Amino acid sequence: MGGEDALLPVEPVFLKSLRDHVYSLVRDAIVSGRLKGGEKLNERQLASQLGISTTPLKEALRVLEAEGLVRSEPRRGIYVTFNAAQAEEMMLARAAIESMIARQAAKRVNEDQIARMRALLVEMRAGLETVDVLQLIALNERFHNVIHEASGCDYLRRLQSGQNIYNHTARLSVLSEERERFLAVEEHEAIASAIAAREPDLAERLMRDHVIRSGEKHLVRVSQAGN
Amino acid sequence: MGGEDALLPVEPVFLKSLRDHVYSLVRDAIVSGRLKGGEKLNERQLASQLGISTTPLKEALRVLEAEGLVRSEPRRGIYVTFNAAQAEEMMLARAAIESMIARQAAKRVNEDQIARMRALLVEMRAGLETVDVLQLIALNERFHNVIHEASGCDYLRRLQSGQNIYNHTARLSVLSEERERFLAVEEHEAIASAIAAREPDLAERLMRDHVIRSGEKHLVRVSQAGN
DNA sequence: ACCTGAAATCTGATATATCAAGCTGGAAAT
DNA sequence: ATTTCCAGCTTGATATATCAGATTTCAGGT
Repeated sequence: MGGEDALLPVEPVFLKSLRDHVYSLVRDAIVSGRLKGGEKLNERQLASQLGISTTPLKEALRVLEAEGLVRSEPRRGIYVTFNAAQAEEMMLARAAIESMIARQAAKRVNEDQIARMRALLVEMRAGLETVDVLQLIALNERFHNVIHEASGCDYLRRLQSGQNIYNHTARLSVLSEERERFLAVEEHEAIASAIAAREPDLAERLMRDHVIRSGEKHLVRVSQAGN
Repeated sequence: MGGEDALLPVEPVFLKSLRDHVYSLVRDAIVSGRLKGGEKLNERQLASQLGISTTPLKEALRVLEAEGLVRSEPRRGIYVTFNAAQAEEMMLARAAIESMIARQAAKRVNEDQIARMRALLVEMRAGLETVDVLQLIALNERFHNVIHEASGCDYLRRLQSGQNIYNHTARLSVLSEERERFLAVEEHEAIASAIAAREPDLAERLMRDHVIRSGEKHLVRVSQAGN
């Protein structure tokens, strides 16, 4: 590739384009705190460290700027703009969007989707006892996916996914608490009931409260970890 | 600049970077309907039409992709993904985020900000009678800005601004209706009262309903215009 | 006519070169 | 010693060249 040695954690696997690879890499470095807020990024240096040219890096940085994780001052430089306050706001954004999705889902859900939500809730209840956290995470995701599908809101879904800042490890850490697992299932059951009853206002409120409550849990976790 | 003639509507003014200029240009072309949904974009052709190289264009397209206005299929091409359904979802996104901002504002607003909201409302009432639509638009923006400031949510504010698809002309068109002007002021007064009373739930609901109602108005306008 | 596949071509992805704005350090003036 | 200012350097912005995947075209076979 370039003239320099690639310093990537792993050799740049060509699973996807370089720019997407780099985007994920830098984004994760920012939200996980390895790149601190306020830090300046040098395009050439970073590119050569990654063993790539500046072109795909610039594109990745543009996307991160659009997401509000870095800020570019023309002819000056690129600075990481991410801190605890923004992490909290991203959680609030997720709550706002996810609850709007739940609202739409309550208007448009069909019987098949209701059945699938209920089936997933039964599995979650079972998962509570076997304490299979990995399975619970997967079930949670599938549950939210059914709601997303019911809402028919592709754009909101996409916008929502951009507000995620917690990786698998963080999720695992939070759901390792007995009480959190229990609460999550309870809240999911209430949300499913509201959607099944076609009550948009209730579904929206329950979803918002759920995302904010569990989000706060994540926030204190990572601030405690301090990485 | 490039070897070709610049085909930009106006010669590329260097008010800001080319990529920002091009970004605005292409974004406006998409949301205004000059670039139809599904249409394929050829990077080189578009770049030469604009009289620029592909580098800043690629960056602009990356941002548009992050916003969900175009979709890039690796090694295949870039396609415009925007239609009436997405326009409606962007309006819903704006409602979701703006109402979350109003919620936060109701928690954090101070007396000075309340006073400024009320002063603006008085001006709006006056503007109703003089039918100065331009001034009303400006006042509306300032009113929302006070709420944004009261919320203290910079990230949400930024995210919100990304959901705007209506230009000045569209706003002017909607507020040219007598009834719409009246409704808007009424709703703004209710929202201000809820925030001043520190009632987050009420403020959120009123703001959501306001954005959705006036948003639907915009949507039918542009679909009627069909440009 | 229809299928097959390899060459030609198109085009996005990546790399490299060039341009110009902003920073820095030190020399010169006060 | 302090300030000013210009030269050189740094670095983001832009342009251009190269690479490689995907599509198209068309010759050759059935």
